[in-house]
Amino acid sequence: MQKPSLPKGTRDFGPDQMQKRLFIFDTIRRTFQRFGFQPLETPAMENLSVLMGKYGEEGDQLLFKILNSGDFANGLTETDLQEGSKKLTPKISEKGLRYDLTVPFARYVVMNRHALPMPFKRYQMQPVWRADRPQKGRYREFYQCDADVVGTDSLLCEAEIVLMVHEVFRNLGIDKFTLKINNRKVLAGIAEAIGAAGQEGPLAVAIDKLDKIGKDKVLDELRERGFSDEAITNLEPMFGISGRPADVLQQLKTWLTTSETAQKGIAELEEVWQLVDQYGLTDSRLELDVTLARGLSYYTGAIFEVKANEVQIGSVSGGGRYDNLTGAFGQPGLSGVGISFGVDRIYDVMEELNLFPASAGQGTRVLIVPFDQDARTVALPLLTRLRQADVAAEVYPDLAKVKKMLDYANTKNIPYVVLIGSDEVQTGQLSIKNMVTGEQQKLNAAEIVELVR
RNA sequence: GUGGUUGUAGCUCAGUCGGUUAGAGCGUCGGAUUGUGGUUCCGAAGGUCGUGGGUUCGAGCCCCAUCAUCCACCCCA
Repeated sequence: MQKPSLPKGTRDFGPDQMQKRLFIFDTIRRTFQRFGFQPLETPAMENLSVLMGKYGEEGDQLLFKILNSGDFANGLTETDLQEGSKKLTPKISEKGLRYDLTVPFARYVVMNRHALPMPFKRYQMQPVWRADRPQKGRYREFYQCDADVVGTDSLLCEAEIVLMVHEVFRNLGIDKFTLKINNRKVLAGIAEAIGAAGQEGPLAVAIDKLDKIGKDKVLDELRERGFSDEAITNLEPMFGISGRPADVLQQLKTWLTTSETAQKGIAELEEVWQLVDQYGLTDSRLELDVTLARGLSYYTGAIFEVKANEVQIGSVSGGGRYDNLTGAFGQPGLSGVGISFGVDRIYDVMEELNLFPASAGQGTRVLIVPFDQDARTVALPLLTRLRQADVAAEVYPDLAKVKKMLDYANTKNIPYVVLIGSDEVQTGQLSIKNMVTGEQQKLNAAEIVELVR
C-alpha cells in the first residue's frame, strides 16, 4: 500500500476553505463586472512558444513543461542527450502550464482581434503554475484574478484600476492596505539621467529593495551589477526625494529635467492622480513609490502593487501597463493595462486577521431528521418546499440514532434541525430545534418554511 | 538554484544521559441515553518513531545518506 501525497506546493481545498475562497472570488468578480469587464477562460496549458521569452530568463526556468505524449524519446540521439537539458527540452516538450493570465490573454487577443470590441476588457480567474520553491505565501499552483483592458492607452484605465483595488479590498474587509504606484518611464528616465540608459531593469531590481536592505547595500548591489561610480554618484538625489506625492513629482521633474521619458512618466502619474480625484475616491490608499519596480519584464508605463499592511506576506496584488505585449504575437501597437489579485495570499491575509464574515461559512440551513420510515412521508415533501423557498436543506439519509444525526448537524454547523417522529406525523406539528440556542418548538410545515427562510 | 528548520497515533505535540512494554491532549468509535446534539462520565481502537544504512550489549534519541516539510535568499501573486 502506498501513502497518498500531493505534489510539492499544491493543496486541496476542503469545504470550509472553499466557502471562504468563493467569498473572495465572488467579491472580486462582482467588482470586475461592475466595471464592465467580460469573463474569459483559456487552457491550463499553452504551447511553449507562446510562453517562452515573455517572463525573462528567470521566468523561463520557472515554467512547468509538459513532456510530449507518446514516444517522446523517439528520434533522440546520443548527442542530443549530451548537449544538456537546455537543448534537449524543446525536443521532448512543446507545451507548458500557464505562468500567468496576461500572456495567454495577449495570445487570445491576437488570435481573435477581428471579433473583439475595442477596447477589449476581460477578466479571468484561473490557476497558474510556477516551478519555484514553495514557502510562506508562495505556492506552485495558485489562483490569479486578472482584469485587463487592451486597445487604449487612456489613463482612465489606470485610474479605474485604482478604484477597483479600493473597492475589492474594502469589500473583503481588508481596510489596511497600501496601493503603491510608480511608472516604468520614470525608472527608465532615472537610468538615462545617471548615464546608464537602458539599464533600468537591474537598476529597478536594486532600488526596489531600498526599504528592505537600506541605501548602502543598494549601492553595493548596483556596483556589483556593473554600474559606474559616476552613475552611482548621479543617483544620489533620488534618496533625498520625499514628501507628499505632488512634492515628490515636483522634485523628480526638476531632477530629471533632461530626460524626456521621465517627464512623460511624471506627467502620466500626475494625470492618474488627477483622474482618481475626479472619480471622487475618498480615503485613498494610493501611494507614490519611486522605488517600486516589479519584476515582469513587459511593463512599460504605470506599475501597481498592493500590500496588506498588517501581514508579512509579499504583495497581494499587482499589475501595470504593457505597451507591446501583443507585439510578440505579430500585432504591435496594442497597449494594455491590467491588475492581478492573488487569491491565495488574500486568503492567507484574511485568515490571519480573522476577516472572513460568518456568512462566508454558511452551508446547509436546515437538516431534516426522520426517526423512521414512516416519517419520510412528511420529511420529503417538506424538504422540497424548503428548497423551493431557496433554503439550503438536506435530510439525513439513514435511519440512525438521533444523537448521531444531531452530531452530524453540529459538525456541519447546521443551525436548524426538524425532528419528525410518529407524533409529528400524526399531528402535523413538527419539532424544530434551534441548534445554537437549544430551543425547540412545534410548528407546521408552512410555519417552518417561514421561520427559516 | 543557495542556506537553514522540522519529520513520533487521523491532528497538535511530549519523550530526561542512549536503557527494557513509546506517552498526552484533541479527534474517531462504543457505552451511560431505543425521541434530542453541542456540557459531563466510563471504555476502546489507533504506531514501520519519514526511509535506508551505520555506531552500540542496546537507538525515537548519536553518525551518514536519502526523501518529505516548513522558513529565509534569489525572484514573485
